[in-house]
Amino acid sequence: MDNTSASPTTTTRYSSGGRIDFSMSFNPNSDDCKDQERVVADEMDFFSDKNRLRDFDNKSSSSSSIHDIKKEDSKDGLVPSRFSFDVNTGLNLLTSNTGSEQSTIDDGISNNIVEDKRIKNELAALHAAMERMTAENERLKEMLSQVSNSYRVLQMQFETLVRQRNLKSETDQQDHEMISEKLQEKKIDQVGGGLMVPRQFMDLGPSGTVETDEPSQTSSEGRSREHSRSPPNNVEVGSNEYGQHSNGGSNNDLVSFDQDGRRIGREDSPDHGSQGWVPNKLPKLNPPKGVDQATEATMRKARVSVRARSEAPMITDGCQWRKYGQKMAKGNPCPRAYYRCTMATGCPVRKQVQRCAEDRTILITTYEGNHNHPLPPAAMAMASTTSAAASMLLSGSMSSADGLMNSNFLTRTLLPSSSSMATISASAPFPTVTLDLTHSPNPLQFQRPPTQFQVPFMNPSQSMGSSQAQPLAQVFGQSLYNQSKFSGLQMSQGLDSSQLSHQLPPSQYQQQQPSLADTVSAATAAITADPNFTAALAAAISSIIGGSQQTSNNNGNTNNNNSGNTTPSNGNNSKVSI
DNA sequence: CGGATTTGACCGGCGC
DNA sequence: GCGCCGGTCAAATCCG
Repeated sequence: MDNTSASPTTTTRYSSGGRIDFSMSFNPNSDDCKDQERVVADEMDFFSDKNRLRDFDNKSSSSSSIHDIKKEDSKDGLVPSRFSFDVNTGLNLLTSNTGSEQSTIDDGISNNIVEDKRIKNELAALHAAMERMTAENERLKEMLSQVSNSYRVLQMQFETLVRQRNLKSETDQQDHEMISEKLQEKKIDQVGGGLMVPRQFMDLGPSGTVETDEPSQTSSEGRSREHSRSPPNNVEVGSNEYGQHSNGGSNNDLVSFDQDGRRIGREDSPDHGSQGWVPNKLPKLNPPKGVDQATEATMRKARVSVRARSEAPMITDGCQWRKYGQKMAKGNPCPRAYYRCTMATGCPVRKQVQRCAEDRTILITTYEGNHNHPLPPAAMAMASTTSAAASMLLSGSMSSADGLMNSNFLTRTLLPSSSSMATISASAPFPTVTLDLTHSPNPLQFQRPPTQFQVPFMNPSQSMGSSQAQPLAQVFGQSLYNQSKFSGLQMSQGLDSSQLSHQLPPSQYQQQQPSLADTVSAATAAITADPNFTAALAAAISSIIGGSQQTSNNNGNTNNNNSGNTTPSNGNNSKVSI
């Protein structure tokens, strides 16, 4: 009805904030999309005819031009016959009053009454049709804006990927050549179709690659239902495709790598050379590489730290991890556990899990490296998030002289709509982005437009400013939550973490979450409202959107696992999915 | 029995 | 050079 109120539809459409691009494409003059054109054209023609008729009526009351008008309409070819008929009747009414040909020829009164009724009916029909079309118009607008958003997200990811590749390509080449033969043979055998280009930054750009692989995974959501393991086993998603590789056979294949390859690997084993994970000491082993080397090392050192409330020993992020060490870290009574990704041979990704010293309900998970293999949908959110954050961090560091993150750059790029949703640690030995999921914003609060990034509460123990990372964290947390039994992550402040005991089946504590759907929809709204939303956020959301698009209402990401009972999360995701 | 985890030992970086 | 510390290894152990 917006359009009806403002007859110059172009104006109305341009005025719809944030959807200018979309609106423009709906210009009736555009002939890009036939469907759109048809719908809009109908609407437009209807009005234009009306206007034209009105104008015409004003100009001359003569009825002689009925046929002329009809001719005009047919000449345009835009007006369906039905409308032209309606137009004609309208003229009849007018002209009858003015003593037109027809009125004089016909009986007059009785005929006019019948005619009136008919006209009324037709007007009502026209109104209905109008409203229908307006509604459809709105719907199409929505769809187009969503597509635009998705496109922007993908574009951002792609650009980041290209940038990274350019930076890395040179330094990688030598190492890559050395090991490429061996590695590729191994991978073909071991990964079984999941072969990825070594060193590929799958999380960002490759997310596309991964997603292309996902349909099969997504479609096989059933696999996720098979496993609903207790939280300590965070790996349920891969249980079918990936799990078989990593849990079963492929780990055997890994033996050569794991058992005898580690030390050797430090020099030139496939995993290090090709996957991008290189111990910090490697630069010493290959001194000649100079600046490029430093750059590469910096990239590898980039870390993304995720803080989340969790009673579980480890958050479930959809990947498969194997613990390879545990240490007591200085200044923290809680031990730090070291995990490496076992979803593919030689995947360089590692993570450290440690409880926060101040608040032991907070689990700090630090990711390092990039996966060299396809990820299951359940793992996409976290992987995309961390990789995007790391990418932004690195791209920032690349452009800065000291190799450290320009926090302004990152903050603005990563989180343009909020001053600081993530924390960048300049003092850390490695460039580190901290995503704080520990604050449990009230989703409703989050949803409120004026203060969409309002911080619900402050945790005094977190002084890093990461407490402001709410919305992003919220989104990330949501992604995580939807994708896995992110058992301990409290999405609602009101929930005691003990209620989210990892002992509960995922379904149960998902059901306990009161308004995850609101949270997701709020996040979506935030993104929609701010077209410049960050790469990281976009990555997480896009994975959700992508999944939902593939699986109609259900988010493919949620296929996750555990949740055999993805019911609640599916509902949530369907909201996001648009 | 095989795979995952635990845990003490080892290694290298770094600061003093 | 020494000690501290973070990170990793790998034998021992646990577990399904």
